[in-house]
Amino acid sequence: MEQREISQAVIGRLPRYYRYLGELMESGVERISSNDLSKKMKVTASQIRQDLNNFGGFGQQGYGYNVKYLYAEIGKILGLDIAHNMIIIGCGNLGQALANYAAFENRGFILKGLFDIKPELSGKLVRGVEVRMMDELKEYVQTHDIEIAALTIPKSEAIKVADMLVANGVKAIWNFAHTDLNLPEDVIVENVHLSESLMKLSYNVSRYRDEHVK
Amino acid sequence: MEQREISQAVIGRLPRYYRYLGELMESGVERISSNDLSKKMKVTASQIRQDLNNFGGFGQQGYGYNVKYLYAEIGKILGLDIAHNMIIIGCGNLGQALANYAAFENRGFILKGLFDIKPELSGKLVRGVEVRMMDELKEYVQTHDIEIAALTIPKSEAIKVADMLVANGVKAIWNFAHTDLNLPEDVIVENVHLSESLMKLSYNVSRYRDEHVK
DNA sequence: TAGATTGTTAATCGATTAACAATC
DNA sequence: TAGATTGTTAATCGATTAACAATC
Repeated sequence: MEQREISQAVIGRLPRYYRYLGELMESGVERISSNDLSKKMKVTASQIRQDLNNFGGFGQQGYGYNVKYLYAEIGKILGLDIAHNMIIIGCGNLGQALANYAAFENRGFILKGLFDIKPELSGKLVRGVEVRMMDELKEYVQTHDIEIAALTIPKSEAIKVADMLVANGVKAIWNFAHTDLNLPEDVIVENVHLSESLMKLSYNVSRYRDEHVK
Repeated sequence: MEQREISQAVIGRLPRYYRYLGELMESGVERISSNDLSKKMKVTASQIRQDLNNFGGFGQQGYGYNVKYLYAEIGKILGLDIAHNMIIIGCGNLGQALANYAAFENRGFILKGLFDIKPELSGKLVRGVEVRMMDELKEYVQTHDIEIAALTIPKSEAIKVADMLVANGVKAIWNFAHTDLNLPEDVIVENVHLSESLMKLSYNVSRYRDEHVK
């Protein structure tokens, strides 16, 4: 549409704004200026205003932003006001950790199914959802309008499972496997590469250590 | 030192280079040009060369890069060749998932301790490491030369635990709690905010859905 | 009305890409 | 030597910050 493309740098900051606004709301704060928020969040006020104005004018000159309103609006921008059917593939510790993440339902993510290969997990309930076996996955996805699949399985499995999911209608993959997925352009992939995160940390402590030894 | 500051954008790409080079090594590839690597990784050859040349010249004109050598060098840059003592605070599913991540030891991260508040977990072994109670944490950190602490505990606890850890010598926090930690400048914090990751995904699927409905 | 603070344009800064001379 | 490909400088692009007129 007319809406120009918004950079992923901006999108990446929205959840953090959302979190801070949620906390302000809980503390009963009614309004906040970009300047006050910038101090709390350690970003520039300019950036906050620029980011928000990608989506519309949510503030008022001389007043600032209404916390409750802005929180709700950012929620809408992020799509948290609509239901997203989700499944988790892989019920190891990581898969179960995601399943147990309570805030999911509040934010429109509806856990519809859990899948694993291990027969001993079959029928087990995690957060009220029964674990199914992988051979049921294809048919399940075809018939249950699943939008998002979280992949918490080894990389050796991840690529072919992702291909199958996408071929059967899944629109987005939350990928925890240590590999890249080469999927069609219109499929959304959000990678969480924990090992890469730890290596970044490792780089930074190691550099720091170097500097202080010398 | 003389070394100018390297941007976090560059650091953030190193682990991915490392991963691809590791895979090439496993497939027995001996050398690769920035151009061939760029095609595999879907980045520009220019970026690869620029990134690497922040740290030195690892290639050879007319030849390219020796895979094994470059892999090792990036490993050193990332600090994967030195031991990092690590503990995990919080032995829920997420903490246990991290503990079980096998590649840790290969890459210099040595899991020294696991901590939780739940008495029923006391003494439990996870990957051969015994779960200790939180009241032992402070003394343990003081006496075991712990460099990195992974925080997989609720945000209500995370802030004060992080402060305590840092006050007792921990240099880096791998933070999985849904909050920012305001720690001294010289402490390295690497955040993994899963809920924010999922919201980014949510934004992208929602936008896509919009575009295709209209 | 005066003061505050937004929305938005312009200036700056940094990161990415392109180009090419150096050299294996 | 000729061809290939790096290392590095220069050009471009995009993102961040600063500034300020508009307006509540």
